[in-house]
Amino acid sequence: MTIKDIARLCGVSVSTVSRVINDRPDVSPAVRAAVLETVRSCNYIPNNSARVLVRSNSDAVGLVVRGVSNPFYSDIIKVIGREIDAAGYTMVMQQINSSADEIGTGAIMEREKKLRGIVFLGGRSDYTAEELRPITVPFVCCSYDNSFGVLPRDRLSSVSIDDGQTAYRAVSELCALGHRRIAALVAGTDDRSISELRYHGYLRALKDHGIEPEEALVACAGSFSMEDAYRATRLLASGGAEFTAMFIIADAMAIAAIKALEDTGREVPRDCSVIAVDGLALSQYTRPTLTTMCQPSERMGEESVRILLDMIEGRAGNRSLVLEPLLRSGGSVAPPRRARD
Amino acid sequence: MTIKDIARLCGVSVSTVSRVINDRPDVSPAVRAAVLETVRSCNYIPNNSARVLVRSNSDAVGLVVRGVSNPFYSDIIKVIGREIDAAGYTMVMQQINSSADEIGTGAIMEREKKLRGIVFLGGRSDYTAEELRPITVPFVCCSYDNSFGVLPRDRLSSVSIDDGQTAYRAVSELCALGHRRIAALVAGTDDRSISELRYHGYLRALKDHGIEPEEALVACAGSFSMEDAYRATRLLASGGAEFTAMFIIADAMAIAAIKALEDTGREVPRDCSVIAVDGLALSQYTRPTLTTMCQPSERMGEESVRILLDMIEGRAGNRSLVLEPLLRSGGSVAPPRRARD
DNA sequence: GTGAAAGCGCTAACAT
DNA sequence: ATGTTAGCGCTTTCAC
Repeated sequence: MTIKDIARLCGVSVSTVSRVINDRPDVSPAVRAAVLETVRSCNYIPNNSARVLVRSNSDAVGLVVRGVSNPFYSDIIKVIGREIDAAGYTMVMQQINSSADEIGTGAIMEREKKLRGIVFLGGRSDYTAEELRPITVPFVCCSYDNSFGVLPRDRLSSVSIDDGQTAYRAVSELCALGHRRIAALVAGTDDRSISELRYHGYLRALKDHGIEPEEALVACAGSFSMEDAYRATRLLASGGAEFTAMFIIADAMAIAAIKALEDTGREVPRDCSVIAVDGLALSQYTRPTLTTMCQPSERMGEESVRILLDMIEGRAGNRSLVLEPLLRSGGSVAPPRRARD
Repeated sequence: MTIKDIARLCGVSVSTVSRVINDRPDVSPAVRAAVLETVRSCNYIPNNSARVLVRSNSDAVGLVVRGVSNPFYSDIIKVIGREIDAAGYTMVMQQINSSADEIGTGAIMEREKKLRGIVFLGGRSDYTAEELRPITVPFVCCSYDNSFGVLPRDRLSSVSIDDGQTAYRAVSELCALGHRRIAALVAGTDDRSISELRYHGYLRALKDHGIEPEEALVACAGSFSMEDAYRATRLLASGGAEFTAMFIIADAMAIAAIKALEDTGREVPRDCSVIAVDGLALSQYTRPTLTTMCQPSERMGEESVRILLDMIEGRAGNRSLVLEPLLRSGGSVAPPRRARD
């Protein structure tokens, strides 16, 4: 069923049908009604490939989400969708897993959907100019920046928190309460991801508080999954190392870690305080509720879209924004029971 | 940058470039290398609209996910993707929110991507034959069926659990422990969704155990969100109605409900047992861990793809499969403290 | 092994 | 207000 069939069935030309489909004004009411009726009764749906192929401009903005099941992204996706819509554009979303190549995906979408711009939600932090070449439309990195890359500032837009500084603040909270033996649960310490960034913030905070980091207190889960977080924490807890608090790089991992701590006989926060980074809605419903550094997801989404549209519409060039996270106090942090050293 | 540009740059014809791009054998190595080099250096990416437009057949299978942030779907999506891949097809996923029209989305994708078949993950349970007409390729409903519809059995394929029966079993567990005053937390009691189905299972179980259902013990959240679940449970808990256990239609809602119970002074399971349906991985990490009826997500994904491919490849017609859920005992259920009536 | 040319289904001038 | 027609970028016969 093509536009030609509809035209023939109605006894009009293809352009008339095209006009009706696209809601153009210059068609007589009678013809319009007849065409619409035929379209409905035939369940005709225009071939999008053909439309996109022939149309030169579009109103599509791409959203490439890397890390399919990252709960932190759910909220931001809603915000981004809402803002793109509000600005009169159409959002086209593509989800890929964490091992996939977001730049390649973006480049393909750019051509396929004739994108005007792209929001990357989650991605690598070490882009090179060469890698970025396939992307020829404006884009913005949301929730991460190019910390490990060597790009000049004006080659990339981003909206993120300062991951190192955020971890620093979280760990400092623990120090302020008197904790000295603070363990860390990370995905990796040198994976060029936010895990590495937050881990370095942890190290820096320890040093600034006169605490010598100990390798035995750092648990590497190997991924951001709850399963791995649980396993790594059990290993740490049963390893004989003493600690009164844990800094954990992500909320979801912290929830699993708390379970591991309790399964090995430690009550949170009585025997071990836990502080994390992310600020999932979920973390307000767990027991204990999680004390965590909240990424301002609402603003993050809004600003990402604002920066992108400013570029698309020629109002401004690349811009990088660093947002302030907010400490959300829950029930997972308390002073240490007694000074241990 | 089009195929023409590449052809011109290489001094060959477009058909030769096309052959190289599509990995056809009949091109001399020298020409092939030259074209490939030009393609790379130009960051050329073929226009997919044009390709799809001209190609008649495809190997694409669509996955329409309704309910963007439903954590229960994450696992199934992985399984479905894996199985479709393994069978030599390509998965094209589209996520839509719970208020969107999955049939329309599927119909558009079918034409746009030249789909061979569609998996619907989550959707309405009251399709009519008329509504289904726009879909002309085989499809399968995963995790839900057409309970409220009036379609002949051979018009629709599905893989799901028996939601009513599953709720019945969950509630019966509570009864077996001696609970008589069992509250329910649902999204709605007549929303034509699994909420309604599970609610009816709850009612039936009560009756079969000689318990008179009480309206005052049914909390309607109005949605499947944690926020609404928390609010509705608080309302219920502070309403004066007495109950020693709760049946909750979804894991995520149960996690929020447990928080509400504890915030109103009831400890779970000492003062109130909680049993749910879904079996999220997350529920094994909360405290208490959730006692829940697990949907067999792995098999659900596998069987959905198997049934779909059987239809696509003409081996079989429509088929409906009802899978057995498995009770996962956690720490949220205990006998009532004392008989109350 | 390579090229020329006919469409795929649609939109958007341009005519009428 | 409606019809005619030239492509959009690509694949695929069909020649050579």
